[in-house]
Amino acid sequence: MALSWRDEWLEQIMPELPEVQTTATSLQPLLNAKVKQIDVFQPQLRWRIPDNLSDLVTYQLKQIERRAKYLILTFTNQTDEKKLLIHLGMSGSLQQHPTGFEKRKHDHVMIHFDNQLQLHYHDPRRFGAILWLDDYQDKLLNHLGIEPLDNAFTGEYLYKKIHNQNHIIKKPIKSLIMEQQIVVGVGNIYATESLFLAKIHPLTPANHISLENLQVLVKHIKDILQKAIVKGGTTLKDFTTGEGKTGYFQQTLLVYGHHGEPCPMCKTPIDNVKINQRASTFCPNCQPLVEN
DNA sequence: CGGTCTACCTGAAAGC
DNA sequence: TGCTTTCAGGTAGACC
Repeated sequence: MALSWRDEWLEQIMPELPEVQTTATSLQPLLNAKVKQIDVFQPQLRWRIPDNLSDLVTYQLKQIERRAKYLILTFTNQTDEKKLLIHLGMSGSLQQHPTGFEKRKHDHVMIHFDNQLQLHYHDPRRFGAILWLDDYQDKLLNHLGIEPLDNAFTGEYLYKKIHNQNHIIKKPIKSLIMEQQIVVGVGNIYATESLFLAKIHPLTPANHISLENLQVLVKHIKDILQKAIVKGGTTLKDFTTGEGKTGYFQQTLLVYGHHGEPCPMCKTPIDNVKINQRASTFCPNCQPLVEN
C-alpha cells in the first residue's frame, strides 16, 4: 500500500480542468438540497471569503456549472438567487461527506445541507477562492478565452490568433496554449503532455508551426482532456472527487514529472526547460526544436 | 501597452 | 538529527 516517492510526488499535482469538471459532476447529489449551516474556519484564501457567506442558509443548491477552472454554484430561495464562484487553486478540493463527518486539517469551509450531506472545501495551500460571483466576474471571468473542448477551439482558431496578433506571433507555443485569453483550462501538466504527443518542442515560436501541426496539437489537447475527464481526473494526495474517490490519470503522464528518465517512445532522457517560470519537460529527440 | 516577474501558501524533499 | 532552503503551481497585479 505504501506509495513510491514518485507516486507521492505525482499526487501533489493540482486540479486542472478535468478535475474541476469531475468535481462539478460529483456534486450532483447536492442538487436541490437546502443549506442548513455554514462554518468558515479560515477565511483567508487567495481573496478573503465574504463575511456574509452564511446568507446562503435556507437557500437550495440549484445549479452547478464549470467555466475554465472555476465552479459556479447557483443557490435560490422563493424570491432570490445567489451565485458562488469557487476556484480550487492548486491544492483545493470539494468533498462530500455524511452529516457529522469530522473537520480535517485544511478544511476551511463546511457547508451543511439538509439531505444528510456536508460539503468540505479543503485547500492546504490556500491558492483557491470562494467569492460571490457578482463581485468578481468582471475581474476573473470576462477576459477568459474559449473552452478547449468547445467546437470553436480548432487548429484554424490558433493559427488565426497567432498570425493576426503581433504580440503573439513569436511566443513559445507552450506559453500560448496556457494563456487564458486564448484558451482556458490548459495548465502545465496538460500543456506539457499534449506537446509531447504532438511532437512539438515547447519553445517552438508559435509562427513556426504549420496549420496542420496546430491541428494535431489541438486534437491532442482535446483528447487528453477528455480522457482525463473520463478517468475522473488527475489525482493527488490533496485532491479527491466530491465522493471522496481518487482518480488515476497520473499513471498515464508520459513526460510531466519524468525529467531525466527515458522517453517512453525512444528512451532518450527527458529534458527540462523553464518557460515563464514553469517546468517544461520534453523529449529532445521526439520534440526537436525546428527553427523554420 | 506589452512582456516579464512576483506574491500568495504549504508540505515534501534536498541541502547543510 | 534537525534546522534551513528550495521547489511546485494558477493567476492577478505589480513592475519595467
